[in-house]
Formats: sequence, structure tokens, C-alpha cells
Amino acid sequence: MSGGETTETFGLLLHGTARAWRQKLDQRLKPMGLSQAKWRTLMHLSLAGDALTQAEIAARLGVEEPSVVTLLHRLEREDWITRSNSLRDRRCKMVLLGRRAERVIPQINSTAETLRHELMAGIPISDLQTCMKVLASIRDRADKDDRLRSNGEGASARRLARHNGQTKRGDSNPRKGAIRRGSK
Amino acid sequence: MSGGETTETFGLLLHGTARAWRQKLDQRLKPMGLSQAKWRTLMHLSLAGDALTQAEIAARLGVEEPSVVTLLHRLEREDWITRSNSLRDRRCKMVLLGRRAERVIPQINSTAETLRHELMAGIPISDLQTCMKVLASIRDRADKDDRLRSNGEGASARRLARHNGQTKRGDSNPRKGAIRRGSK
DNA sequence: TGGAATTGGTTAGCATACTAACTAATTTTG
DNA sequence: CAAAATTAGTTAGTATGCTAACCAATTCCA
Repeated sequence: MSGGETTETFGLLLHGTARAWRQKLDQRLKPMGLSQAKWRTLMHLSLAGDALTQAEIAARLGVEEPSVVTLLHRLEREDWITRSNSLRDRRCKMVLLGRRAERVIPQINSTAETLRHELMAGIPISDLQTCMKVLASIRDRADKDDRLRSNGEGASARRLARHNGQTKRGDSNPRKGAIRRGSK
Repeated sequence: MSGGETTETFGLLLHGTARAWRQKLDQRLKPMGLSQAKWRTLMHLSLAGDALTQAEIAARLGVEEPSVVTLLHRLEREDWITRSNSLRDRRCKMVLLGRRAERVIPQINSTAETLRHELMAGIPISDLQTCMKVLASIRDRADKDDRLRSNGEGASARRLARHNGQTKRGDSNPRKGAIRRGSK
């Protein structure tokens, strides 16, 4: 390996940075009773402006559905959201922001935004853009499933559930995999 | 704020990339019975070339000591490592690689390295360097403790200066972060 | 139309990481 | 030296995420 030094530490750096960011944000959101995972959920609900199904939330958060289940349980237990059965599709549960959440959402958004700016202050925009380009490129590659080529028999049907669904609820966000922002 | 678009997605991108990388690596290490966390532990032990204490491992991995406890338990249970009491300091336990680990370490290192190269292939070195510079800068800022930073000398940043309520029994303060890569 | 496939959600079990609080051993200090 | 502080490791409880396996409702299609 030639560029050893550079490539050696990249993964470490990437993970360390993500973890440090998350911990810092958690630390600041804690006094409000929140964490990054919870805040992100509320934020997406707020952005949607409407009730979402759990599957939609999973897709937007980029996590699997079972992870969303417990996350929403915690949020419900703490009174940030409410869940109700959909009338149109009895499989679905619609998730709604509670009043408590609506009251503090601006506050938590601003906390997150303040942190973002603190962490990125003084870094040239062009450097940030380069960095984002690199990250996006790496992420897209890592997101791809290896076994698209050379499958055959060994390709033990892993996940890849790729539900290509329309949510016949006018919400329509052509979501593919639970975790895929692909589709570009 | 105006830079909104850029800053808005940076955190998302950062976390998504780190997660995608980790999952991809886990997926490839799985057939060997490993995961990223376990592999990193073995790798650091291998690099050290000598037995390490749990505290040293925690510091190198960048995680807290209690996290290391269960991690090492799993590694020991699966026969990757052995732990023994230190003769010099009866508080310490020395952690050693087992034969099983020594046999497969080159293999897992090469798996990780292959992935690194795959994920970063085709990205200009200069872009990578810019990216790393940005990440390091963000991480260092996020790693710092917001609150009182009294040491003018740094050395080992001790975050966590909060209220150390003492327990009725004359005893310790809450464990402070063992997480520091003093490098640079 | 009626079974097969798909989709939404859940539970169970595990992995990874955290903080708080504890024990035991060692080092520092008054 | 004895009390105090620090250090190494642990346990307990929680948060966050995953996969596998499973219902129940809906949709597809022969």
C-alpha cells in the first residue's frame, strides 16, 4: 500500500468525528430531555408537517424499522409524540407530534444548529464542500450491496427488502430500501 | 442563517457515512466471526505487540472503560484473547492475544484495508486530505469540554468537570473520560 | 376469486456504547 | 505513617442500533 498513512487513519477519523459530534449534541440536548436520535425523529416529523408512518420515519432517519419501534416507544412514553391507527390502512400507525414537542422544537433545532456552526466555524466553505463530496462518495459506495455481481447460489438472500412503495396516502415519497437515500 | 443548505446536511452526511462504513465492514468481517469493534481491539493489541491493560485498550479504542469490559468478555468467551492479573499491580489485568487471533489478524487487517481502498478509490488524494483536515478540526472541537477549561497546558484534556457529588463513603468522583487520542 | 407475495409493525435476542456508582489496590500528602 | 485521593476494573441500568422471525393487513395475479 502506498498511501498508507492517509488511508490508515481515515476510518478512525471518520468514526471518531461522528462519535464526538453525536456526544456533544447529546450532551447539550440532555437538559431538554432529548438525545440526537430523538431530536432527529422529532425534526423529521416537524419537517413533514403531517403525520408519518413508522416506515416513513425509518426511511427518513435511515435506520431499520425495529429500531424505530423502540425509539418511538420511548418518545411516546415521554409524551413527545402520539401514535394512532390509520383509518385507511389498518396496518399503519400514524405518528404525530405532541404539543410538548411542538413547543420545544425550535429550541432544539437551534441548539443543533448552534453546535453545527460552532464545530464548523472558520473552516473554508470550499473545504467543507470538498469534504461533503468525499463523504457522500464514500457513503454511496458503502451503501451499495456487494453481492450485486457474482451472485448465483451463494447469494444468501440477505436483507435487501427494497420495498418500493407508494404510500397511498398522498404522502408519496418514493422510498426504496429502509435505508437508502439512493435514487439519484 | 444563510449557509443553511451546506451546514444543514453535514451532520447527517457525517453520521450516515460512518454508519455505512461500519456496517459494510461488519458485514465482511462477519464470516470470520468478528465485527468492527472486536477487530479494532485485536488490531490494537497486535500493534502494541505486548499485553495491554484494559485502560490502555479503552484509551486506544477511544471508548470508556465499562464498554471495554463487555467487549473483552465477548472476545474472551470466543477465545480471541486471554486476561490475567498483573503481577506488579494487582489492580490491573493484562490482556493478551490468543493464538486464534494471531492466526487471522493478517486476514482481517487485509479485509479492512481492502474495504478502505474500495471506498476511497478514485477520490483525489488532495480531496481526501482536505476532508481529513476538516474532520480532524471538527472532531477536536467537539472533543473539547464546553465548560470550564482551566488547564493552560492541555496535555490530556479532561472533559467532565461537572458537579462531582461525592458519595457518602469517602470515595471517588464520577469516572472521567478515558477517551483521548493525544496524538498530534 | 382465492391463494401468494408484499408491506407495516412487532417481539426477541444480541452488539455496542454510555453514565453512575461501587470495590479493591496503589499513590499522594499532611 | 494514616487519611485522602487516584486508578483499574466491575456491575447495573439505559440508549441506540441490528437481524431474524413472526403476525396481520393489503395488494397482485393466475
